[in-house]
Amino acid sequence: MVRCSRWTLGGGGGPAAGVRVNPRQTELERSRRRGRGPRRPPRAARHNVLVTERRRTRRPTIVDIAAAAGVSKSLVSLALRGDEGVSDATRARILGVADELGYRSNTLARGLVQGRTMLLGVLLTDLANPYHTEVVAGVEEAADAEGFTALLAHGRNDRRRLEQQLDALLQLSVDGVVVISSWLDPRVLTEAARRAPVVMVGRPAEHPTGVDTVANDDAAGATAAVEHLAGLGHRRIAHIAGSRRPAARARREGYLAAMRRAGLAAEAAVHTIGDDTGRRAAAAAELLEAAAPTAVFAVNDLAALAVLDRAHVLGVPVPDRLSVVGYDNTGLAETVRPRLTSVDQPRATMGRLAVTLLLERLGGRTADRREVLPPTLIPRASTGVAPAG
Amino acid sequence: MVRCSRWTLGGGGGPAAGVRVNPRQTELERSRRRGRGPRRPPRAARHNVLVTERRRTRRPTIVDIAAAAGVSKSLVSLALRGDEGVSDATRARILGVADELGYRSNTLARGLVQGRTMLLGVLLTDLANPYHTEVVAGVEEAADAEGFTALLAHGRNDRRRLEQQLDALLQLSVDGVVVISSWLDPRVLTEAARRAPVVMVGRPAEHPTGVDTVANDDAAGATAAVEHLAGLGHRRIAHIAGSRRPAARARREGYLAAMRRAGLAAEAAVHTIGDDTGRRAAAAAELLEAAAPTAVFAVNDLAALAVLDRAHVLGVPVPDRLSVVGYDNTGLAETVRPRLTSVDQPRATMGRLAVTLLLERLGGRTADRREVLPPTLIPRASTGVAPAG
DNA sequence: GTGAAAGCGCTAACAG
DNA sequence: CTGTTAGCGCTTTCAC
Repeated sequence: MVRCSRWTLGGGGGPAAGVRVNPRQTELERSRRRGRGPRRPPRAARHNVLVTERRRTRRPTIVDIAAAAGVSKSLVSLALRGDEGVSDATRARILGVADELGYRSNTLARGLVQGRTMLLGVLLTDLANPYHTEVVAGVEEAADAEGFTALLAHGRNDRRRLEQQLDALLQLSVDGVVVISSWLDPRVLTEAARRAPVVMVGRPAEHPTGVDTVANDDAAGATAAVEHLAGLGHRRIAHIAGSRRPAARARREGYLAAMRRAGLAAEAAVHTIGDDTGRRAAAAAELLEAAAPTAVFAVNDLAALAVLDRAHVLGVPVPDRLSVVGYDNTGLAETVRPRLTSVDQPRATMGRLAVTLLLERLGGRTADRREVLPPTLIPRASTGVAPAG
Repeated sequence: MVRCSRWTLGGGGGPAAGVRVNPRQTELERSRRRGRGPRRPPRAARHNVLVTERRRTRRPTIVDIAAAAGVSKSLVSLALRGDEGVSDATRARILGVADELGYRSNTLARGLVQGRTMLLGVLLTDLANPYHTEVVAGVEEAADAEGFTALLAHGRNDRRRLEQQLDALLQLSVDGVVVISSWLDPRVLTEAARRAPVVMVGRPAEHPTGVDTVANDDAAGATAAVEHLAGLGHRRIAHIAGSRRPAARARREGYLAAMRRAGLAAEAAVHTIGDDTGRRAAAAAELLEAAAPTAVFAVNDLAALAVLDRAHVLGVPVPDRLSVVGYDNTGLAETVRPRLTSVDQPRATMGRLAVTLLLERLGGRTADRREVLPPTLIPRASTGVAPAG
């Protein structure tokens, strides 16, 4: 879309309230439109002018190809999409001209008429979170394989923005949306699902109807962590819990249940932690000093890192006197010293599965599906046998 | 786009070669279209049917609103966009109906007719690279402020995919593209810039004509690192260089020049490093063992991390016997122990500047601009005074 | 085999 | 102040 010859900045008036419309649709905006109206000169004339232009050329359309190849635009369309009923000679000519003119189809026009865009929207809370980006990798892989293009929209840790971006994707007529976030209100998701299939990757507080979900089994992950540590002889296994978000909650419950099953209910100790670095460090310090555990199961790798860091400061050797298990198995786990034992979620698989579910919806499925995938504990250097004491 | 009632998976025949077309446009595909043709029933009839549908409703259009409000669709359009010349009563009624029906404008249709989409494409090489994502944050912030929506496309460290995604964005008629990558061929960028304004963030090997660029001053950053270390009394300052990519090259040259200027030309030692973790570790080991430097300036934080890690293994205390400086000031720098001294690029500013340049292009500027922003060294715990020996 | 025509949902000139 | 109309670029019957 490059036909505007001028474009001014600034401005931005208030559109009608209540209904979402393009926020910059002001008078200023409208006045800067390319100058065409119903009474414009016939295409041939326009074309001649534009052909002379140098940079920022008007994109050639099938009409241009048709003219150059001396056929109708319908035939161009048919030839371009490989329809059988076009003679080889004509097809070759059309394709040649198209290539020469550097023709690219217009997704807007095609989408408008076809009623589908072959676009998949991926909405994510936090680009900086490697967990999210690895799910994205799975989504992209599967989307590619199915001929879809994945377009990412970023919520920047802001629920409102997340909703806006979701809306933008839907207005763009994407054929489906993968939401990698558990921040959105279930009702918002349900509403979105009435416009296009929506799959949520993550653990929702409350299952949104009409929306499929893909999650990992947090309780199983917590159990694996506790059993790993108990198997190494640890008894005072503390837990650093996250906020009240569903996944964190499930890990906490899983931890408590596993401790009970291991006969260690009396040793269970939970310390809650904030989302920011400072609170994380404080919680780590508190936990190490107060509970004096020999092992810690942290709600995620960042929390585990805070523990490692604190242990480093306090001169507590890991894993000799303290074992630490994280969750998510992010790249961090393989970067820090000592390498962090962590519970791995099959992120790429989750991403791929999300696309599969989307395609099933497009295929007509109406029943909701909630997939739960098993996590795997990856043992590394941060866990060892419990100290003799 | 949810009007297809059925959607089958699999398939994927070969489209006409040479011209990029929707890769899944096969017979199978076409047969699954919603059943409408030129001879379909008038809208009113259709509407009645669809209103009865429960889930996955047809998106209401301005025609639906017009019908419900008893006005023409143009009036709806005007009212929705806050045009002056609509009576308050009518406007209120239209807005009310729109709200009730859950109307959202169709970006495809609007973009097609307006010749612009208010969409900005952001193309990036690597989602997992925090440097990239922080530039994205700047882009998004500025895009937001100007009323644009930023849509991300991910090249996944693959030049071909990067080109495909760029193409997809252009076919979508985005109003501009920010390319956060130095992987693309200059000719590809120049070609893209003929369709929509393109700004590249990063240091290109060769400046693509018609494309604006935003980069940091790598030589200045390298100089800052060397001067910081020399100021701490270091003389044997080695450099871990990256691949032959332009930014890495500029840092290397900057390092050599700065060493010369500091009278340390004889002490300069460059070790080249690969992009993968293994090669990185090997280079770090080689460097520490062979050159026995008291300080290392690494091409980026990941390389610096490899050095820290190696030093840890070899029992070399940092910063007591070895100082380490990274580049990029990623989150890692604040996570590792000891905290890493690093050269910071003003990433958010670069992202915002990229959007500004884009808007200038849309405003009619035709001359290329190459912006170079100064980096800043952030001293942390990984650098200290040179050991006495 | 090929062309003509209708229309996706929307905007914007112009006529009333 | 409101309705009519033409058309963005493309796909898809249907008729020749």
